[in-house]
Amino acid sequence: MAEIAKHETTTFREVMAEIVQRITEGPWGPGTLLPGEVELAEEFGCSRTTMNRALREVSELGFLDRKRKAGTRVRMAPIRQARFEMPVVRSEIEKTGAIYGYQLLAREVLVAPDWLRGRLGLKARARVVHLLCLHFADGVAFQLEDRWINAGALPMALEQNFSTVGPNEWLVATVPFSEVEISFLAAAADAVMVAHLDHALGDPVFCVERATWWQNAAVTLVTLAHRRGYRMTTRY
Amino acid sequence: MAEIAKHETTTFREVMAEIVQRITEGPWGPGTLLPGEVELAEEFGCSRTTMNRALREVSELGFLDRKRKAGTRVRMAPIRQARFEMPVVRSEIEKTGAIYGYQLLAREVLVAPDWLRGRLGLKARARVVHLLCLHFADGVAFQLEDRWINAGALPMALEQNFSTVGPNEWLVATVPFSEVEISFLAAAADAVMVAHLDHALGDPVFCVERATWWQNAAVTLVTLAHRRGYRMTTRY
DNA sequence: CGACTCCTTATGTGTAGACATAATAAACAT
DNA sequence: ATGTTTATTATGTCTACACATAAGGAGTCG
Repeated sequence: MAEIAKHETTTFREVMAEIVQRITEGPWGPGTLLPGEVELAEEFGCSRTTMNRALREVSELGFLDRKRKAGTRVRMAPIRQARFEMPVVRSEIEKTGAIYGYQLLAREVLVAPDWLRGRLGLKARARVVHLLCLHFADGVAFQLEDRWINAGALPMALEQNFSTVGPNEWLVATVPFSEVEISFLAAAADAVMVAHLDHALGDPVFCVERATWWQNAAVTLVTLAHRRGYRMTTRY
Repeated sequence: MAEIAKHETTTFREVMAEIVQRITEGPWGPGTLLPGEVELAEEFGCSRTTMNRALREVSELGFLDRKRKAGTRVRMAPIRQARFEMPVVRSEIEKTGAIYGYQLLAREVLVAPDWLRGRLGLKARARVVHLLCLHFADGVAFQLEDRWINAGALPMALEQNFSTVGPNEWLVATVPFSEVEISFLAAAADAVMVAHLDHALGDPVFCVERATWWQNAAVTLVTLAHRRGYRMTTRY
């Protein structure tokens, strides 16, 4: 036989759903001041604790603006937020069912060029490891990784040859990080990208740039250039 | 006189900070299985409720993987997540201290072209409003907005002329949404972009594309092309 | 050996109650 | 009128406790 009622208590998820619905389709238009938590809890038949959690999470979704004493108000324009989870490339590729491949194209140790020193805040004559790697999905070039590692902060990097394990995977397993800066940008394909990805010179390339610090010392800067037509998409 | 101790109870934020520290700099390396909530709560001198919240939030930061019965484990590679908050353009521009400007370039009502029908799931001969607008920061073109509005779902759009208020602001104030898809991509500058933004033909342009549905009906599709050199950046 | 059941366990979530804190509003003093 | 204190109030968070639920693991049966 079919059972419907799984429980009698009102869960915070149900409350959330109802609140979101009232905001997006119902009586709580932009700017509305909601009743207090106590009153709402009473109406929904749940405890204030539960109502508090529901409101907090809806607020984190970007719909509500909450202030002590002032109360809970529906945002005039909901904050559109795009949240991208960026696992290591290997996982990203394997998740699509494709076979992951990796190739080290170049490796050199040198004194950090000026632009890099400025970008990461390195001191003069800082030594860095520069790597160029390619990640494949089912044998097709998927992502070109241009990475700089601060050898001063991470001397171990000098001993790694990165011929079989990508620097990304090595880094996440080796060093923690305390601060990260991620940028998305459109760049023009340069000679290196043309050589390894399916691009013509000057083609628009979707790039992700990520800089990482640990305890105020720069660890690494990486630019990930993607294959032709790549989009970063999120849906909710 | 200076007071230090504000409270005696351990707050979930303090617990969070300590947990993150133990993960990033301390004994809890990648893969570590943490003690259970009860045990941790005892160690930290807080209730399990508080410990639960702390662990839940650290988990949302991408450091922990929690499963019933299996326990809480430190992720092998912390999930790098980029979270972008995208307010309406006006706010984005005004937040930088610049003066916002708006101009409607073109407005037409037509039957949805095939690619759009496919993209949004419109039915045959659906009528749409097509708009082309420009957003300025201190008089300089900042963003080119290419928007399509499904007139079937939103007949009011036919009456709006959008000469002074941008469709974005009008939409967020008028219709709710239930589903959103956001993509970031790199496109080649076309003639329209060249005419209005500081681009040469074929230049890489950073674009944001956003499609919105409400109750399973497509509402709008917009492509936002940004000025030369634009980057979307987040830091944490 | 494999498939099934049942028990155990760690997290997930709900409740009631209390105190903390921020921010507004009212009362007060200058 | 203006600046300052004080009260009020809605949200923020902690506690102790209880039950729900998912999933690993042991035991059982063919």
